[in-house]
Amino acid sequence: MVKKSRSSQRRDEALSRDRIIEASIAILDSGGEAGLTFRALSDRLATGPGAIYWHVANKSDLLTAACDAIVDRAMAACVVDATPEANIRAVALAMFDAIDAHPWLGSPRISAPGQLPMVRLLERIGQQVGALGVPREDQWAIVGALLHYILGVAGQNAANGKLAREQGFDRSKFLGEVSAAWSALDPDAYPFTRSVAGQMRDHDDRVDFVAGIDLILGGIARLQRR
Amino acid sequence: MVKKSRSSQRRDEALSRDRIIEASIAILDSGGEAGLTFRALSDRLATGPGAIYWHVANKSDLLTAACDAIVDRAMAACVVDATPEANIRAVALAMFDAIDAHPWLGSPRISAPGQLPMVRLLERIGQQVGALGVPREDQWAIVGALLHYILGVAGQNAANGKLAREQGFDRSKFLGEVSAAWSALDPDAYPFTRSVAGQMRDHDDRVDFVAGIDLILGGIARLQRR
DNA sequence: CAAACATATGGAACGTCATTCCATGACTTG
DNA sequence: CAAGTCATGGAATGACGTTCCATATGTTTG
Repeated sequence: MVKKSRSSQRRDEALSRDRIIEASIAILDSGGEAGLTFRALSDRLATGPGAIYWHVANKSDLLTAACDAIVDRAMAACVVDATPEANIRAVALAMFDAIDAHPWLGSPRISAPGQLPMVRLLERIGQQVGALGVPREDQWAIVGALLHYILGVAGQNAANGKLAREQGFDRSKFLGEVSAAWSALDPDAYPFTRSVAGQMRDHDDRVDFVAGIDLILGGIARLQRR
Repeated sequence: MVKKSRSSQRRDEALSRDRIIEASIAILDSGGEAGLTFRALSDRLATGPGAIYWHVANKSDLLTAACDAIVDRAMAACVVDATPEANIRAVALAMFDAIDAHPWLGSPRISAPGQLPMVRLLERIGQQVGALGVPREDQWAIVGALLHYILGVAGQNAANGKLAREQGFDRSKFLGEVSAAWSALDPDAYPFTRSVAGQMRDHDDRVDFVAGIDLILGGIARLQRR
């Protein structure tokens, strides 16, 4: 009991960028993007806001770092030793599962170009598209399409999660609400939306996600046959 | 000069939801999402924050309404009287151009499910996919893929615009910076990213966007041939 | 071993934001 | 013209990101 006569300084377990990012991820998972505040972070880490700023430039930096930590793990955990098509599917699904587990990934942060999270994904997909035998000049557009699609799903998931949280609904109740609202639309102006209202309630996000990836892969295969 | 002895009440040009939304769009266009504050809006409309809340529920409502106004105009301006494929391309391009003109559209607001902006787009694309002769049970997944892709591009554009604004760069200087950063990456870890650094600088967003749409359309055509 | 310096820490303070509250005034209805 | 509703806008509130600073610990130097 000789330590800490005053209050602060050289804590039992030192503050570090990694510990701050871990704590941020935990807060983001439980409270969404809105839940992550420097005050909540201070409390959880038993320190003051000032101390956090020693390790992290600002909130934007913190969010990007949290996204990057998740993307990095997802990419590391996903083995790619099959056909290029299967590998692309595996990488995309790894991202989908990461997004599903951490909906806040869909925040604009992950899309920040030139930043680590995006680049990790770009590289991983780019390598597989290269392995597919796509001509060099077509690779950019194809990788871009895959990337945009994946990030679009991420954004959608984030929006869903945010709205559901705001309204205090769980996922199934939320989907039910949307489905009901769609069913009540004007039949003349919104025939299609009404016709898919049921599928909105019952669909499986993950299955639909792979279907989209396969659609793009099919488009690539079609290009190559010419 | 008989009017307005005091200060307020029944302004020359009455406040209205539409006028508020128009002003919001103007502010968003010039200052991005961060620029839209109730203070800025009050100033522009020569009123106080309280008056705005009489017409608008909160900021989220305001952003959704602004997105919806743009999406509505874009959908209305886009004629669809050609083949379904051409129509899908036209709708997608109309959205691309709207996003390009108003990068803040990429904000999570537009993705809010069940809300008007999304539904308008869903309906428009869904009708064309139906006209394409896609079996009813496949329509949902295909429309979802197109939607996710388009919204992914929107999010990317928003992220680009935001980052460029934060750093005070214009678009070309910004792309140059990213391209340079990518060229400086470790050749062993990031071969693909390095190889496309040049294309990153010189590419045409709009051309790449249609290429992605065509890829998905190709995937659909491939499905149907079976 | 003692200064001197860089490294961390955390509480207090600042300015800005979305939002709420309320006193007030102007139209509308009877 | 009185009563009631619709609008208005300024002031107050509380939370947030961020900055500042007094302070304490390690580490290097003489």
